[in-house]
Amino acid sequence: MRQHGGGVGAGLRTFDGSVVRPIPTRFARRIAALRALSPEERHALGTAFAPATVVPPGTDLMVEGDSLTYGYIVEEGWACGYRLLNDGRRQILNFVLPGDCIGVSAAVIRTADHSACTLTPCRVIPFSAPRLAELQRGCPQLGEAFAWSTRLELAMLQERLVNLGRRTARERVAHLILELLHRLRLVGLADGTAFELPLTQGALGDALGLSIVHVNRTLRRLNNEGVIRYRPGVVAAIDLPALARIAEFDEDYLHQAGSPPPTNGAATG
Amino acid sequence: MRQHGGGVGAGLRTFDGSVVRPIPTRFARRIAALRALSPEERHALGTAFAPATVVPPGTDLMVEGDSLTYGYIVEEGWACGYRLLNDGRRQILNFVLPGDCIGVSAAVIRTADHSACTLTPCRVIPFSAPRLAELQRGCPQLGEAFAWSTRLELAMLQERLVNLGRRTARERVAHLILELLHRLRLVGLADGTAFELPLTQGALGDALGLSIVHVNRTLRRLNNEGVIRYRPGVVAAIDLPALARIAEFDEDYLHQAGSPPPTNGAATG
DNA sequence: CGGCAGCTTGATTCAGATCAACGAGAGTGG
DNA sequence: CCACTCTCGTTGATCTGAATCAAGCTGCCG
Repeated sequence: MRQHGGGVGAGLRTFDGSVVRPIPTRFARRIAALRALSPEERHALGTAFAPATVVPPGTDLMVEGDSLTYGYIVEEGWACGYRLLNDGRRQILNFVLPGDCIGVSAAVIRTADHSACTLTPCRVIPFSAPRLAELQRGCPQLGEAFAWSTRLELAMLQERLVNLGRRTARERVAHLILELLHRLRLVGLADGTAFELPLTQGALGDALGLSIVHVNRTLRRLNNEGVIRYRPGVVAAIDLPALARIAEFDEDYLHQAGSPPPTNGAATG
Repeated sequence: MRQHGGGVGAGLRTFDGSVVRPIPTRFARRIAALRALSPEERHALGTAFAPATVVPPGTDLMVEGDSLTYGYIVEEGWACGYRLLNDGRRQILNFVLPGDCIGVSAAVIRTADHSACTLTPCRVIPFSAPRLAELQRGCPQLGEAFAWSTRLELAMLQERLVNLGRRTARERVAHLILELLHRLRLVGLADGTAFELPLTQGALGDALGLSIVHVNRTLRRLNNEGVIRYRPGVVAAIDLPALARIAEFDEDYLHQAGSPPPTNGAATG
């Protein structure tokens, strides 16, 4: 881990494979929502995790090119995946919200194809990538759950590609706000239409392919139009239908494109 | 299937599950390169395919929102995945080259989250999505191969996101040319630095998030600079190092980020 | 032959970048 | 306690990469 800003480096403990830990809650809920796991499977899954740690903002959890031996579940806080160009231009690829993972791909590929860093203080749970890969091999349910979640990631990336390729700044901003609102709702971090947005305008710009200045003006404009209420740190989607219209937002892609695939059971607590 | 341009609609035959067909060659080679399959697995895989068909350019093989019951392997010709906005703006998400698939996600999700259409006449091999999903369940090797190829797709999408978000027109065009060159090489459709590019400038624009006019001018500029030689239908990467420098192109992401994951064997013919 | 799709080029416009400056708050050190 | 610095947000002025508008060209197909 490497830190960008100031802050104390919180050294992560390594795994102790012999210890079985309970499956992290948010993450468990997500997996369970996809596939019912047997008690043995849950137990096996538990062996892949290390104890949770808190890391300060601006910490790189994964660096492009590094070999991938472990990943993280983010239980609390925001992080993001990004790529850097030689001259410093940055593209944020995805925002990692509580319950999301960093480095799941480690189960499949050997080297990180992008970096990831925390944007706020984060409580993360490191997991062993080889262990997880092994588990997937032994437990088809788990493998399917991961295939599913990878597919979801793909759907989000596609949506973002459309955003950057063919939408105006105003549309992009509206779309991002709706994406975040819906994703936060799914994990119970937004109830109404307002939510905490712990992102600098610089980060927003790097996600949306816009300059800081233009992000600022676009937010202001949406503010003035009365469709959102933005203050640094907080947004509210005042006029949800208007926002959805502007962004042509269809939340289906976040709900995993229809019903879950055929399986044997429902979610477990 | 729905066609955009003129042309004769080639009705696809439906599957006859009882017939075992040989695994399509390009596709087989790709899968084999990832995982060694046993004879039984190859046999099982063969039952998922329908006979090859040729479809004219401009044919929709998949439409956003449609339920996904089958997908296609493209054995010959170019196709693309795309999304359309209400006002007609189009974003091409990916180019589908010989050996690539359309609708693999059908094994995981129920409804297409994007459309796909042929750009040239294509020889395609329809496959049954449920059948393939079933096979994956029974054959972990196959499941892993697909997980792997999904990951590859994800890596390409990420690269494109960086392209659209943070690169200039010139850089984008250079990058696309290199991506296509390398991908075509991998399937033996480009040897030196030149290759057939059966894409209209409109299609290029829709992939790169640029207008037709600007694509034209950018190609011309790269031409004049002597880094490429472009004629409608054909490109040559004259100055490969210069192109790579312009695009900050790193071919690793296409070679599947390092060595293949641990497995039991090498490729089979 | 006409019509169409794609390519090309010039002229003009505009969305968004860049440059520049300032203010507010947070942390740091004396 | 204050001065200093840093990051972030905000706003104005200016510039520019790329879009749009417009027109003519080519080759192909019916």
